[in-house]
Order: sequence, then structure tokens, then C-alpha cells
Amino acid sequence: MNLVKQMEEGLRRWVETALAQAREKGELSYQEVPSFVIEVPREKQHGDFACNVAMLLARQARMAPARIANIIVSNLDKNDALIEGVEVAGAGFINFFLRPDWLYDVPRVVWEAGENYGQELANGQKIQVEFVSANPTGDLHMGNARGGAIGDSLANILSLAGYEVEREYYINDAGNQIELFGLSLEARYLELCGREFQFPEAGYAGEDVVETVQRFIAEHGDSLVSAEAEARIRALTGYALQEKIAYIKTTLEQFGITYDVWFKESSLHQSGKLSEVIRELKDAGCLYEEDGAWWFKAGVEEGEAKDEVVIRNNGTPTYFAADIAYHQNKFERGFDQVINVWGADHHGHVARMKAAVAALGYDPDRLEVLLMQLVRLYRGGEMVRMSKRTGTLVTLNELIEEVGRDAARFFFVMRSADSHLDFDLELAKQESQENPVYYVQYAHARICSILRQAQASGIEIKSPDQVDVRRLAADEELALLRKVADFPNEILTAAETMGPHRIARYVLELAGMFHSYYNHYRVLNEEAELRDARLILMEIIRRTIKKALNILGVSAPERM
RNA sequence: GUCCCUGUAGCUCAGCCUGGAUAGAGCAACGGACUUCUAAUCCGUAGGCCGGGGGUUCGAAUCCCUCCAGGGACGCCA
Repeated sequence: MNLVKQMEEGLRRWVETALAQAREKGELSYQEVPSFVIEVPREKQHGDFACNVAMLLARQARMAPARIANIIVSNLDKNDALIEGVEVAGAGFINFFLRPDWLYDVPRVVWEAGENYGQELANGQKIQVEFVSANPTGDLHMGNARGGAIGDSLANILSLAGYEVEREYYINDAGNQIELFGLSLEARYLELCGREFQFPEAGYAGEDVVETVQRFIAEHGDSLVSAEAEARIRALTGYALQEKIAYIKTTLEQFGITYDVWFKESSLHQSGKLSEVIRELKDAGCLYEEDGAWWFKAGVEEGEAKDEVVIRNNGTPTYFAADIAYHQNKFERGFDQVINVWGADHHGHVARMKAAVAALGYDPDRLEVLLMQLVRLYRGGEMVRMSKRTGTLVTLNELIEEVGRDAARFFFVMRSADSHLDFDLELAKQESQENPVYYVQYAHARICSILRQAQASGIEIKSPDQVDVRRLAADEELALLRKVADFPNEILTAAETMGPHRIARYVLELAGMFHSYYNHYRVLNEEAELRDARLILMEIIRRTIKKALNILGVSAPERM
């Protein structure tokens, strides 16, 4: 149930009817109704909703916008019970002033929705969100953390917007970097067993690799020293991957993220799907051979995407080849829409991935890549280079420990994915008291406090149909009802634009309106009817804040 | 060189996709409000050639072109 949308659509039909009538009467001439908007004006004095159709019609009708607007208004059926007034203003806007009656449905709607306020009806679309998908060769860093916060929140939003959503983590457990990982593990193993070793160039030098090997030795001893190198590496790699994946899983769970599917790249190799898709593409003429390697023909038009190697001249497939097979697999699983949350450093990969999807016979628009600008990490004003290979990185674990999960998750989704994010750990800690997340959580805690006190003094919180919610007549109360009513629309907009940051901003605004109200009005100690109405207002605000925070993966504490 | 992102108040950012009325928040600054349902709060003040230039339009922060500045990507790495 989306009250605001209902109102907008009602007004739209109202205007369309008036337009048709004006044309019939010969007062207005136009070919077709342009796609106009019913929007909420920025300025309150411009009414509850405004319509720009007159200005859009000016050329077609060859008439001044204001005159068109007046004609439309004169053709409106003024018997509509919800309308208090209509005016023509500015360059030709039609402003609608509504009676507040419709807002009094808000409490009931929120009440009936229970924990699911903002949930739209299922739209029958199956959508997959793949995010984080960090290599299982190391810890999760800040970029992964941002991707996690954005991806998980987006998945929540899409789910509320009516999509059937699946969250997926793609485990890159095959290919070059895994071989390098294996060689690094082997070197550490031999080192720790007191044997001669050679650490691979650009190998994984992090301390975590050493620790992993130490644990392996503690469990399995040093018998692999005498084993064949291949078997040794296989055993070490298998052990380390299992450990790393489990660790990543646990860390993400601590960050509030759980996945529906953990998809292993290696399964594409083992099942033969990878070589199958390469053969398909070869047959379809999408590949060509050059310098002993097989290339994917991506740059069909004006060099939009560069051609890319899928099979190296040594016969091994590249990650891109696996990615093609992976995306084929995604679409074979029946997703209508597939979203990948990627770091901006992968942007060059987008065009050829889409080209590959097209080559597989799927509409490339069904693949949506949400590029997120990278995180730059500072510590006390100094930039910290993030590199797994050198082992100098701040992990997601450390972040959660230092800043806290709630603050971290909120911080990452506060800004749009497009914005570069400078994250200064010192600053984040220092400002933790002033972090906006506390502002929102405090609003929730304050409401809980009111509700607790009510309960303690034996005041029942009644349901909206037992209370005269029309007692909520102050401007601030109507504005709050209106803000709560906006929530479902905010979800839809956030889903359409893939912008979880909208929810963060929304809940900040709602919390701000509440705090202001709290400082000017009393809830308890008012006469019973007014008090009961205000208690209901408090409860629907509380539910909305909690739901919004829930979307963002942030807790809603009852006390602070 | 090609491509992507960014440039809006002292700072951090919304708004740009889908043009609309006087460009909005938060922080910082300044001045106020706690015998009150939690002052992690509130109220007020101040702060802007929306990077520059050109174009389209009745109307441009928003669309187009161009230039400037910062960041990133351009590998038989992922």
C-alpha cells in the first residue's frame, strides 16, 4: 500500500480527464498528452503536489503556459473530496492543495503492514545481486566493505520493492592468482619446516598466510615436505581456501551480511561449462585466434570495448573466460535481471562483459553493473595504501572493531556509489559521537523511552481504529505523517536508481523531524485522546525508522 | 592518448538519469534552550559567479559541446 503514489495517480487521472474535456470543448488543441509529472513541490506554499503539464503543452497548443493551466483548472471536476484548492502559479504550474484527510490513513496502513511497512507486492521479477566477491586469498578490505554495505542494502531495497532477490558471492577459487597463492603457501610451509624455499615474485607476503600455514602444520605436521610439489600445493591450497572462505563468511556475517549462494569459480572449470561456452562462442564466430591466443571480439562498434583474451597461448582460460561462463550460468538460472556491484577499477570490464552477454544471446541490459568508486583509507591524515600482496591493509574486521558495525555500515551507504570515499579511521573514531548514525538511533531510542513510560503508567497503545487520529492536526504532525507516508516511494526510487544512500538520507530527515517535534510537543501528560493519537504517531515513526535502519544493516537500539 | 568518476556553503555531501518556482542538508562558526516523555536533542544567525566558457530551451546545478582541476582504469592480472 503506497498512499503517496495513489494520490499522485489520482491527480494524474484527474488532470488527464480535464485535458480531454478541454480539447473536446475546443478550448485546447494538442496531439498527445506529453509525459508530465505530478511532483511534490520543494516549497510548501506551492501546495501538496504540483503539475507541469501546462508548460509542456505550450508549444503544441501554441498558447502561454499560464493560460493553458487556467483552462485545465477550469475543466477540473471540483467535487473531489480530497481537494482543498487548486491554483495556477509561477510559469504555469498547477498546484494542488489537499485536505489532510488522506494522511489519516497513514497510521492504519503502517499498522496493518506490521514489520513490513514499505513492502510492495511481488512484481514477478527475479533479480540477483552479486557483491563483494573478494578473492579468497586474503582479508576483506575497505573497498570490499563498501561493496558489502552497498550491495546488501540494495538487495534489501529491491526485495521491498517487490523483486525476488538472491544474494550471491562469487568465489574466485581458480586461475592464476590461486596458483600464486599456492606457491606462496608452499614457500611458507617449507620455510616453517626449516627447508630451503623460494618465495615467489609478487607472492602473497601477508602475515595471515604465515599463520594459515602454521595452523596447517599444527594440524597435519610436516609430512608434506617429502611429498610431490603438486600434491603439497594442492593440499595447502585446499586447506587455506577453506579457511579463508570460512573467515570471509564469518566476517561478513558480523557485518550483517548473509548470502543465499556462494558460487565457486572452480565449479565452472570442473563441470566443463567453461570449455563448453568457449566452444559455443567459437562456433558463433565471436572468437578469433591471434598470437596463439583466443580473443573475444568485443569492439564491434567504434571500439566501445577492447577485445580480450579468453584462452592464453598456453591453453589456460583467463578470468574473463570464467566470467563469461559464470554469467551464462546466471541467466540459465532464470534471473530476469542481474546486478553486479563492482569497484570502479573494473569499469573497463563492463563494456566487454555486456558484449559477452550479448554474444551469449541475452539482452545486455539485463546485466546491470553498479560501479562504486574506490575507498581511500587514511589514518590520522596519512593515506594508507591498500594492497593484499604486501600485506598492508586495514581489514573489515579491524574496521568493525574500531568504528563499530552500525557506524561503518551507515557511513558506507550515506554517500552515493559515485562519490569517492575518503575514510579516515582516526576521524571516524574521533567523530563517532557525532556520527549521524547515532542521531537516527537516538530518535528510535527516545521513542522507545516514551512507549516504555506509557506502558509503565498503564497506558495501552491502541490501534489506529480505536483512536481519533484526526487529533494529529498540528503542522508538524501532518508533516510527520506525510514523511512516513513517503517511505514506500523512497524505497521504489532507491530501487529504480540503485541508490541505497537515499534511504540513509531519508531516515536522517525523518529522525530530524522527530527530534524537532519531540522538543516542542509532549506526548504523555496530554489529555487521553490527544495522547493516544500521539502515541500512535510515535509508534509509526518508530517502525519506519527501524525498518529503514534494518535496510541499511544498522541496529535500532531501544535504549542509548 | 582513450575511457570512467568527481568538481555545489569553510569542510563532508544531496539534488543531475526524467530541465521547472527563491539551489538544500549535516559538520564546523556564532547566539540561545535542560526542576520537563533521554540535551547523543532543539531553536536562531551567518555562510553560494552550483569549476570556467559556449550552446539548446519559455526556463539549465540538471541536457549538448569545449576547456580546466583532482581521482581511477586502460595487462595473455583479477
